[in-house]
Amino acid sequence: MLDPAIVRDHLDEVEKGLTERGATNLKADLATIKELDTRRKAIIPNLEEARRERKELGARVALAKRAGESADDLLKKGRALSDGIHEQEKDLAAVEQEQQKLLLRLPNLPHKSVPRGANEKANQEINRWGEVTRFDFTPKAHWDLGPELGILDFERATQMSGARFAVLLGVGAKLNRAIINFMLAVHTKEHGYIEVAPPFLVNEEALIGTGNLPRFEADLFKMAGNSNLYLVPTAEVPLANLHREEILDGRRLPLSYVAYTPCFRSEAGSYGKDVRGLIRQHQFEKIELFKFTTPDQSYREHETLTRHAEIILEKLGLPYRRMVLSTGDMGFAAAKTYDLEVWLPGQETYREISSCSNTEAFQARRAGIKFRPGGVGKAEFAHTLNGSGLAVGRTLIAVLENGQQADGSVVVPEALRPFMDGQEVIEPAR
RNA sequence: GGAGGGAUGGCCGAGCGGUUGAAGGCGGCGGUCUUGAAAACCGCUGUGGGGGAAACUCCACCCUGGGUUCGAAUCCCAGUCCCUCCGCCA
Repeated sequence: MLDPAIVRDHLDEVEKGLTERGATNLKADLATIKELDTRRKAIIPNLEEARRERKELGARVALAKRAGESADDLLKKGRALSDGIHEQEKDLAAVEQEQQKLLLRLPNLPHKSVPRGANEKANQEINRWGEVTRFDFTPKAHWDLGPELGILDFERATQMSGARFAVLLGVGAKLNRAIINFMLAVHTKEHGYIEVAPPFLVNEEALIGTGNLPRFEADLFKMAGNSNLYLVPTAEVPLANLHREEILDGRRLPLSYVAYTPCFRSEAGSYGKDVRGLIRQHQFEKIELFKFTTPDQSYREHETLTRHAEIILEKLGLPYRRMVLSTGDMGFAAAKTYDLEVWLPGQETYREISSCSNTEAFQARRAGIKFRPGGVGKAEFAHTLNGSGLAVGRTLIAVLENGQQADGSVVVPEALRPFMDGQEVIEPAR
């Protein structure tokens, strides 16, 4: 959520920033937010004065009663005061609620270093790592390779769950687990993250905190019945809410967390995009990195966190490039986002495998996450960062496609072998 | 699922409907004492918002939301969460 004071005092800049990221029909909403702020500011002094009077009057009533005197006209005056107070409280609540409603639907402002542009075409490549994998045979896509190896099955998943689900079998399931364990090991032991095993169901408030609600309900799976629980679309949600409504000790920041969770997305690819294979599923798994930090170090931490995700790709020997997303391609909560794209030989293209964002105080303001600099003094909103480190299914795809050999077997990256009981090659099922 | 009990400041814990933003204790911070520390003693010590250069001052907040009342931490209603017992259960 944006600071209402920024909207009030820098309306034009806010409008410009939000327009650059593709928001439309802003003018009216922004003007309303500002107007509501003015109304709020007009109500508050009157309300507080009335409350002060009532308090004083109450003390006089108490004195009169103690002295055994009649307080009838005091009571009458008090009744009138209270009526006015109730009315003003109602007005104020309505104004604040309306303002909140509008503010919750506005995306974050882009950081000044973010390239301006309408869509993904304006994204810029920052750097590349590794040589694009070349073969002296025609490499297969994982949707052929996996089933041929007998480790990946789409048809059986369709039987029980429908489109956009997959089953991993045998060595495939084991490889999946190895990838998870490898990533968690690197992030906890080498990068200093605290491992978290969070709930996979979260309530509405948690999703408002991260920015998934109220605008993106259609992307989520909601539980049936009268519960207000949703399946997590990413571990970012439970991790961000780990310190909801808390004031953190500034001396202990940054706090770095890593979680492995399944992720559930309802509208994943309703555009007929990536209908084949494991790329876009209703259910997938992800290792998520999350940091709570201070404003002055959040961009440094953004680089660090992105680097931590890159290191996973490098250890696996997977060629990738880092992109900085343009204003038009960023997610709702992000002020700046790096995408890591891994090379997929079967598709002759780089595909997103990680997305690392600084949301600045956007989520912190929604979720009430503050910190006290130096452990004392006035609390201010923290900055939160999130990034995939990495998406498990896409990593599995990348390992299969990049490690494939002419006979259909796949070489297991060295870094994964300790997690695969030493297995070096995945052989086709016979 | 059934039956009870509870929710107060960083923590524990009091609180006849009327100077109670809230006793007391612990913890924390500062000081006295000490070569240093401990102990003892003294003082300070919640959050958010408004006004003020500042001293300071005003308002709100005792789980949440409603209600009663001139006035609610205290009374009423609803909800959430926690605890105990019973049942069920990986």
